[in-house]
Amino acid sequence: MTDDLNATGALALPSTKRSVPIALIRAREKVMGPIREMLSDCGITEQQWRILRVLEEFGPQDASSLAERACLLLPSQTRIVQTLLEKGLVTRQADETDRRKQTVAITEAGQAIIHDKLDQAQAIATRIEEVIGKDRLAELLDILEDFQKL
Amino acid sequence: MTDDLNATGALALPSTKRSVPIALIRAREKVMGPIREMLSDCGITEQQWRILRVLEEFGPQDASSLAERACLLLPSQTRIVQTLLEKGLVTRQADETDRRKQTVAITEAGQAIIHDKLDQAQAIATRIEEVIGKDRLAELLDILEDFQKL
DNA sequence: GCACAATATTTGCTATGTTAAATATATTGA
DNA sequence: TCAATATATTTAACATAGCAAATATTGTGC
Repeated sequence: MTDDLNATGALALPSTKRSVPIALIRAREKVMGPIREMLSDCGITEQQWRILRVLEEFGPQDASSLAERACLLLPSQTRIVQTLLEKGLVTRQADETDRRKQTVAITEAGQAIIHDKLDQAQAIATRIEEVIGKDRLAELLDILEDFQKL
Repeated sequence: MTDDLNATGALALPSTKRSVPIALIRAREKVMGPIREMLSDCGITEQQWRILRVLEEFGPQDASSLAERACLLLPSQTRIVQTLLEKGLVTRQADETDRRKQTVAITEAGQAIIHDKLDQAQAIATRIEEVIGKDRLAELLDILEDFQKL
């Protein structure tokens, strides 16, 4: 008798209060608050920041790898990269070997933004670790990784 | 010496592989896959489904309560409710006491959709529980709740 | 009872999410 | 080699996210 039943005794879905998708959105919303605030004054969005971060960490790479790492769908990324190009924060050029591929790279201006925000970003990460706890945070990331098995 | 350092010895951000925001998106993406598939054949979106679920669970309510529970921003919700109105899945009327408030309620057609999908939705929830584990899932929800303290 | 601040919701605008279709280049096999 | 297929990316179209401003209604103090 562990099934969830509603008032009429019919099988019922878990309460939205304990819904996994909603819980994930809610948590994300809270996490992103300070990050958006940090980024607002340099005029780049959360997704643009992710792209710059990934390019800085893994170096120049093709669009598919970038999208996978930055967790973006390719159509979204295409547009985001276009605006980053206009801002002069990344470059893009066709791969010499396989001209279907587009290699994206961060520019010095792009790196400058990351470095400017380094302290603030670090402070946000530290704050999360303080509130959630280092161990529980590690555990969270482990559990979240398991969702890839779905 | 627990600080993250990069190759040059400078203070560095955590790898995007262990980034909390990205991990949350990635997990959510996986969870939503089957749910979107379930909803695609009845032509309603994930957000529309959330609104119907909350209305079914908590009954008629004003826009602010609904947005809080369905985890939507009011401007987004306004538009989603409009399309739900057009589909005849919800009703909306001004509160008698306070005419600034709009009371939203689910219709029988809206309830029918939920009931039609009940088994599938239950199966998805069960699958998640199997893959993640009941205890770890409960723990995940507890940790995610703590993010509200941020 | 009225100007004024506060609350609830909606609108407008730009950016992204999501799916399907289009485009361009590579690869394969007859 | 060439047509058929597969792969990489972009476009197109519609829905939602997020922020700021506008609207409508209510509450408050004078």
